[in-house]
Amino acid sequence: MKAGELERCAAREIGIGAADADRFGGTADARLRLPEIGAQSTLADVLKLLGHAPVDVRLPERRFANRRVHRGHALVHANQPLENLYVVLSGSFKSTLTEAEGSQQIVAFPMRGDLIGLDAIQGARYPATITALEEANVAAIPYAELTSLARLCPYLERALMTAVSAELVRNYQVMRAIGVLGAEGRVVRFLHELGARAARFGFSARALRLPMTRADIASYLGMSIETVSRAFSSLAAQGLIEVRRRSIRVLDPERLGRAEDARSRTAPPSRAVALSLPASGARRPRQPFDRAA
Amino acid sequence: MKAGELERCAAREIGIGAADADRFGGTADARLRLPEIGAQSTLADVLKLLGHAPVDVRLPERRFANRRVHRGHALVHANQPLENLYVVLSGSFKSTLTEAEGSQQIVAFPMRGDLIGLDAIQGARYPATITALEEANVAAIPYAELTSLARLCPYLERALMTAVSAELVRNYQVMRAIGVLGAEGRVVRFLHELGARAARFGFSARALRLPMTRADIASYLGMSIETVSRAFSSLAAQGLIEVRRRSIRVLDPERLGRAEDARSRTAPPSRAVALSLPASGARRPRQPFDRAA
DNA sequence: CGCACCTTTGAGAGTGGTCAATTTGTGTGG
DNA sequence: CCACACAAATTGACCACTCTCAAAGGTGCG
Repeated sequence: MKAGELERCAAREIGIGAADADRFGGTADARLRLPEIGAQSTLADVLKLLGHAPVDVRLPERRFANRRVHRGHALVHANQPLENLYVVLSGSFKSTLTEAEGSQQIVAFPMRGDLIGLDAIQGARYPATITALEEANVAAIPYAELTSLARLCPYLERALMTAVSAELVRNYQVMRAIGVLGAEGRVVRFLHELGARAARFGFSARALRLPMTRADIASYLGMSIETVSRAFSSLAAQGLIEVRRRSIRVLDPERLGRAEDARSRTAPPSRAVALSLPASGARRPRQPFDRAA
Repeated sequence: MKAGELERCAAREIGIGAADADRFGGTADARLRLPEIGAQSTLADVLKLLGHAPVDVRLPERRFANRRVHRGHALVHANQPLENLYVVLSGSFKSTLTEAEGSQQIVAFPMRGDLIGLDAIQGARYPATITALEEANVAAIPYAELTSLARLCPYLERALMTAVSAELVRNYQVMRAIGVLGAEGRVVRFLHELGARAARFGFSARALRLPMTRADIASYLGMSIETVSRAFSSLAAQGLIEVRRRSIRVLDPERLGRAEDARSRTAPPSRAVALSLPASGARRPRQPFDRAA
């Protein structure tokens, strides 16, 4: 592949339907085809985006205002009072946590189908600044109406809880990544996460477009820009991926997945031994076996 | 203070009201005094624990079964289907995430007033194993009845959302800690977290009892046991804390707080410069200033 | 077309991990 | 009741991964 080709291709991939079918997976089935982005979104649109099957039942005809956010602009600022929850219709964001002393950390990359603002419910203020990484569109759900909406439409309530729950689990994964994995492992896991999210909307998990800079990735994964770059280079040298700036092509998903836990901080001597043991805490005779009931 | 005294004192601190007033803060006011632990908990008990003011309005007379969990026993196992959410009445737990390859990571320490099982809603299975670190009691809220309960009592719904939101924010803090802070900073932040949680129920944030082992802390903070121990020793040598096995006494909260960001991985040359700048992303002429509206 | 920013790559230094030994406290059994 | 055994915790020495510093391509936008 010639230099720049993959790059240009990915850059084209801002629109939804214009993707090269070969590269970005087959076109999504009807369930995944999302509505046009206009001035408003219906309740059905929102539910569809959140991943809850657009049941055929009659939904209340509530409409939500859409809002466009330009690259580099903030959707919400940290410490700003909670007004709306937002559902990402298109584009992607970064969620930056800024500590009093100035240290910053990116804690999430909200993308299409993600809910923004759940972390603001406690405290009634957005804890993080949410900035658009590219042109993006969101639907605004007024928080004040949330409870009445949930009462009106049980699906919405369920969708909300599921979204938070999913976010919790995703954060666990990140914590694990940063906690126990080495540099390459973290990057691999990051790619895996991106792939999974792309696949959710019918895109290929093997041709990834990174809307964020290396600095953003570094912050998210708790490492330095240089180390992120080196990890990419190393994985590419192993023939696992192909890196073209903001576009990653996964060449060998199989081996890539195994590469994730390969290097835990400093290479573990032989994982086999550890695996043969009852995995910590279960082999103490003093404490009876765990039993749930 | 003689050796062992602080230790014994803390060990005594399993019961709720028996705390030495001088050491563990004044007795809590009525709002924080929690009900006895019997066979069942009322809705009011649960709401109180979750931190929502026990409004005087008449609450539905729903009662929840309590369950006792012995030290080392699991409340729920990973991958087990979601049945109940649990509110911790007393004691503390560790939430362990186990990956397919055997690597483990502790992602949370549910304690009194915390909600367990929110992460299981998505997927309908508990993603982590929850083990009691000491004798503990929980109230079980059947998940199947959750929506009907929420409809019955709006306060519960609000409490649930707040609880998840708080957990999200707490996880952000942990991610930041593991991501940008050095070993000592992580431990300091951990102590700060424990202190804040103790203070929530009227206990002193300066005399901390650690229900978890060093290994648990290490896993939670993404470091090795030895480094945790070294961090404690170092902080003690600086006169910031006093360490007596599972009991920590904070001697200088002021300086301790400042010690948190002191060492970011490798000491930052001079944070002042970074602070004077508009904090990343705002100083590129190409992109207009962020404005929320 | 040139200035920024992003990205990559190299060299040296430091934090923190691994291995290992010692101390201390807890629980069990003599 | 005391001794033994085991787990938890502490401390030291060595080394590797990753951070910092530094500089050179590469892109895209003004």
